[in-house]
Amino acid sequence: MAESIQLGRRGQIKRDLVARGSITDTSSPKGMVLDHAARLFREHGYARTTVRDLAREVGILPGSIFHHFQSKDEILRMVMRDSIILNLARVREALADATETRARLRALIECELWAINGDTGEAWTVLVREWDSLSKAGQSNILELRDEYEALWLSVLEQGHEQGLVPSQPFVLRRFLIGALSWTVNWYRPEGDLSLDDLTDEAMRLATGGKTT
Amino acid sequence: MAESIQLGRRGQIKRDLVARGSITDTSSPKGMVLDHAARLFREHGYARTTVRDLAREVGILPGSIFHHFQSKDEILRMVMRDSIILNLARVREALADATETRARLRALIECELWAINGDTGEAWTVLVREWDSLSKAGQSNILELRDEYEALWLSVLEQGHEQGLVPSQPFVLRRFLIGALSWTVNWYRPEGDLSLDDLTDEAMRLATGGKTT
Amino acid sequence: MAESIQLGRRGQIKRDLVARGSITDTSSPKGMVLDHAARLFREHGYARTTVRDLAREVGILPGSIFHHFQSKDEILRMVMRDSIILNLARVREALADATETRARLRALIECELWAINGDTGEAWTVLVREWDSLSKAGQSNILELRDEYEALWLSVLEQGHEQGLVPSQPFVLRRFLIGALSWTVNWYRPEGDLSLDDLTDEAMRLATGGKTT
Amino acid sequence: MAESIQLGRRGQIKRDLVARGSITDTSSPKGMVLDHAARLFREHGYARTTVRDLAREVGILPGSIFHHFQSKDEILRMVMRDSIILNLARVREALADATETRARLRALIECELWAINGDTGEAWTVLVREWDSLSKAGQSNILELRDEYEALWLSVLEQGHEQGLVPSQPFVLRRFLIGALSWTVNWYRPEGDLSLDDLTDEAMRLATGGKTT
DNA sequence: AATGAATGAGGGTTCATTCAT
DNA sequence: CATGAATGAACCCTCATTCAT
Repeated sequence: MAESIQLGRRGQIKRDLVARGSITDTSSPKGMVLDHAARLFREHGYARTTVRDLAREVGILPGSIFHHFQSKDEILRMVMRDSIILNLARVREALADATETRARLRALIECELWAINGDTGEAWTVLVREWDSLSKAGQSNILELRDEYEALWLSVLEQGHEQGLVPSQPFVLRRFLIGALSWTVNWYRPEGDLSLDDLTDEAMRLATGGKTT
Repeated sequence: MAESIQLGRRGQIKRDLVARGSITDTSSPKGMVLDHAARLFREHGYARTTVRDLAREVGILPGSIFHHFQSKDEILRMVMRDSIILNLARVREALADATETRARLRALIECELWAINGDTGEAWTVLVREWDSLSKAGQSNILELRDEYEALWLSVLEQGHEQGLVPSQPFVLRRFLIGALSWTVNWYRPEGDLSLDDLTDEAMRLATGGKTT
Repeated sequence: MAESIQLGRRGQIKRDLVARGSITDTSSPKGMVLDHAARLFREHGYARTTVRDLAREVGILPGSIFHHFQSKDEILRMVMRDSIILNLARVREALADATETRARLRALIECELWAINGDTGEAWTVLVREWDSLSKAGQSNILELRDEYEALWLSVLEQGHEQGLVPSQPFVLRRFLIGALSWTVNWYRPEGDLSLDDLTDEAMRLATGGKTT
Repeated sequence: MAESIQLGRRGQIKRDLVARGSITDTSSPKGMVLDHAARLFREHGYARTTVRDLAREVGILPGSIFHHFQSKDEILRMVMRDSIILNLARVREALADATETRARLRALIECELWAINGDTGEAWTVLVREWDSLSKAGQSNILELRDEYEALWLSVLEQGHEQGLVPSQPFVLRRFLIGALSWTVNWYRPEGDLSLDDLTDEAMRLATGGKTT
């Protein structure tokens, strides 16, 4: 399909986004901690993941964590921040290649599904599920980036609504989609029958009400 | 509307379900604990809610909690169990009144939205969000009830799919809906512009792809 | 000497001041902790005294300390508060018996020396030395009591200054005396040649410039 | 006044005492560390001052501190040692100019008050307050210098006692004075109404009992 | 049934110190 | 000499749970 964006390219972007000490820079100690933290937070939740667990996983001592981060909360914040920055970059690139509303919507869904179910350094789930675990100070820090990301979604959904592509109210639909897509982490397995591309098709059907044009 | 189910009746059902010591029996100490636990778990999460917090809320001492429950985990399990039993009863009654597939689907959505956003003793959110917090032993205990409930959903969705009412694959759609509906707890406010009935309409549109017949 | 106040009576007062859970109520767990804390803080300083040390001394586990106190800081605050309350009571009783300015001044000195060098539960030294260790919140809490106590001193010193008994300026003299008396904890040993009564005489000579009338 | 010693000269002495790496040699890294350490120890106490704090203040990294000092304890010891050496030198010079007992006593008091309340590199307060923080090994190291300094005091006080200038017992008086003078750091402010010279007068009155001859 | 003191394992975090670079 | 990552022991404190009363 012409409008489809190859999943491979989603992954490739990362290499251009390797900032020193970011979650994708697994050569630096900081990046290592973030990478493991994202996985542990996703698997066991923030509260049940101890700093000791995290240190053991990284292969350092608990105290050494605090050489790189001031607190456990800061780790959560940085996991979230890096996750959203990474996804924003992917979304922007994908939207740059897509002009039709339908293609733009698909790009957004695809990127979000990749961010949720991708194989490495993907911490979107943490961003969604552990929001309440983040301190008030940390939340305001991340909120700007979230707003930026949500604005992209809303503009595409509103365009789609006007064009008759999307039957639901954009505001409500986006919220339904946040829940529907983020929940996939709990049941979707990339190694199963359903490919990520198939899953994106299904989500498109949900958003468009089965419209093919 | 014939297919519509009065929200008032949703609430009324509860009185018939008051089992001694269940979450809806706020006259017994056990029920009080469960009722407050459900609220606290929903608001702050299971891990961040301490037995001390719970006891203070109920108005007893922490030690006394353990006269009624063997462990904090058991409280979570009972909150979940009561929640699902309560909702199962509601769903069964609602389905008994509805014969058309469309009405049956609406009943399911409405009950689940009520379970999530209802005003008292509604612990569905806990059931969904804190599943991983539950011990393995506790999970298997609840799983039978969940399977029973999910079977109801799947049978209605499959019927709808065959009749052309529901475009998506039932299996995937149900999972999308679990996420979409449970996420409403994070943004939907019953006191706002959107009534629970409106919200149900929107969710129906999502499930049926905007089909009116 | 008629004006002299028997040291024995200083000690006796305590029995009347045994408030539940205060530093002098060594039958209650709270009082036990305060009693040992006062000694440890005096001997090793607040910062170098660990909660573990304190618990071991009392004979309970570290965690149990926090069943009675919210924080280490609160322990310090209560040690200071009880110490000042105890000494205030002693001073008031002693002043009630003394009418002459000279006798009143001697009573103040004697009480403070006893508070500093007494045998049990005397935490005056902690109050003086660890003031900076106390949190800002804790300080304001104690300050009222300190002001009350210092007002007593100042009124007696001013009276003495007007009567020609005390050559120094009351304001400065009181500060010199705070330092001079509190420092005795570092060198004075009651079991040595100098009795507490003798020490009081010497301090009186310091304050009055050796005047005998 | 002939017996008076100009405060200006107190400060001037320092320049002659700048030994390489001593507390007064602020050009060397070692001296810088000692200078900042003295201030921090005085302001926040030894235990609450971290090596990190100290390094940040000096403008180097924590690890670099240990190129100049073997341990935090050694820093404390050197601060104390330099402080006492500096004051010993001042006292010796001042005593060389004073022959009368009264003038000699005033010189001792003035030097000690300057050491306590002076503006830079004055660590006398640390010497007095943090004695217990010093390791046993460190204490014995400093003790010789202290003894030397105390011997000067005692000889002057004994002379004064024999001559009727000082009413109190020299041994006890010196201890009262240590406390009274060192405590000034907690209340005396050079920028206030009371000059250091006035304060010295008041302390003289305390020591001599208000005798003018 | 309820109390409240105690438990003990474990929580996040600090900090003096070391050492390869 | 300086760096900065790492150490590891110890810190204060939390919390689910127990149990004599």
